[in-house]
Amino acid sequence: MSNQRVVELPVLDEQVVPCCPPLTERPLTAAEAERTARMFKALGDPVRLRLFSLVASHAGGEACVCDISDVGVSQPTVSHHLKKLKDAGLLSSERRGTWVYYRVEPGVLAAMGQLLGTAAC
Amino acid sequence: MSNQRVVELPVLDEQVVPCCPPLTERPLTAAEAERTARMFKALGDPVRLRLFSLVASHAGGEACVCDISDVGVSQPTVSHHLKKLKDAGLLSSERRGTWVYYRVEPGVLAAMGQLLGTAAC
DNA sequence: TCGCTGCATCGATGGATGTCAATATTGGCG
DNA sequence: CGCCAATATTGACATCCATCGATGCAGCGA
Repeated sequence: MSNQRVVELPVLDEQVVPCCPPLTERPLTAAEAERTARMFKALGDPVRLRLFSLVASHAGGEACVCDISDVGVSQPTVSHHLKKLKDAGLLSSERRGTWVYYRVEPGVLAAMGQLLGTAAC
Repeated sequence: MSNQRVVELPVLDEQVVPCCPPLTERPLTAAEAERTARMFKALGDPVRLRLFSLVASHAGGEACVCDISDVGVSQPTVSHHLKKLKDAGLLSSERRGTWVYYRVEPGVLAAMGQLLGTAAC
C-alpha cells in the first residue's frame, strides 16, 4: 500500500442496507429500482418468505438450517433459497461446527420499512 | 363433505390489504406466505417498482398512464406491468375519458410496513 | 481412518415471466 | 360515421427460475 491518503472508504459498504427515500416521496431512478427490486424479489417467493420469517422470528436472532428446513420442499431447494436470500443481502450465515446458522442482516427491515414510508416515527 | 357446520366465511374479502403480523413475531404459515409473497413479487421487478413509485409519488395520489410511461420499455410492456401491480392488489385503475388513472390501493403501504415490523410507533 | 450427519453444489427439466410487434378496444372529435 | 389517440390484449419467443435427485464436502465421533 503506497497510498498514504487514508480515505474514509465510502466504497463497498453501500449495497446492503442503504436504499432510497420512501416510494411516495419521489420516483425511483432506474438504478435505485434495480437494486431495490432485488430485495423485494427475494421475498417474492412463498418458500423464501417463510424461511425469512422463520429466521427473523427465531429466538436469539438466528436459526440453524436444521431448525427451519421443514417448509415442504427438498433439502437442496431449501439451501438454494437461503443462498438467494443471502445474495440479496437479507440474510447472513455462519458455520459453527456441523451446523450453519442464518440471521437477518441488520438494518434490512428498517431500510425496507423506510421505503414503504412507514418508518417515520 | 357432509359437514353442516357453518363457519364464519373468512373467505373472499381478505385478499387486498390484510396481511399477517410482523415477520419477526412468528413464522408465516404456508397460506400467509403465499398471499404475502404475491405483493413482494409484484415489486420485485425494476420496471414495476419504478411504475409503482411513479404512481405513489405523483401529485394528487394518482397518475395517468401517459405520465408514467417513460420507463424504457414498450407501451404494451408498461400496460402488462400495470396489470400485474393491479392484480397483486397494489394499484387500482379508473378510466376517465381517453385516459386511465392508476392510484395506490389504500392501506397497502401500511400493511407491508407492518410486515416489516416498522409500524410500531 | 472410516463412516455418518448437515449442508452446499451440480445438472436437468418443466413452467413461469419479461419483452415486443401486431392488433383490438375504447372514447373523443370533426 | 370515420378517423385518431390512449390503453389493453394477443401471440410468439427467449430467458429466467423453482424444483429435484445425485453428488460433493466439511466436521464430528468411534
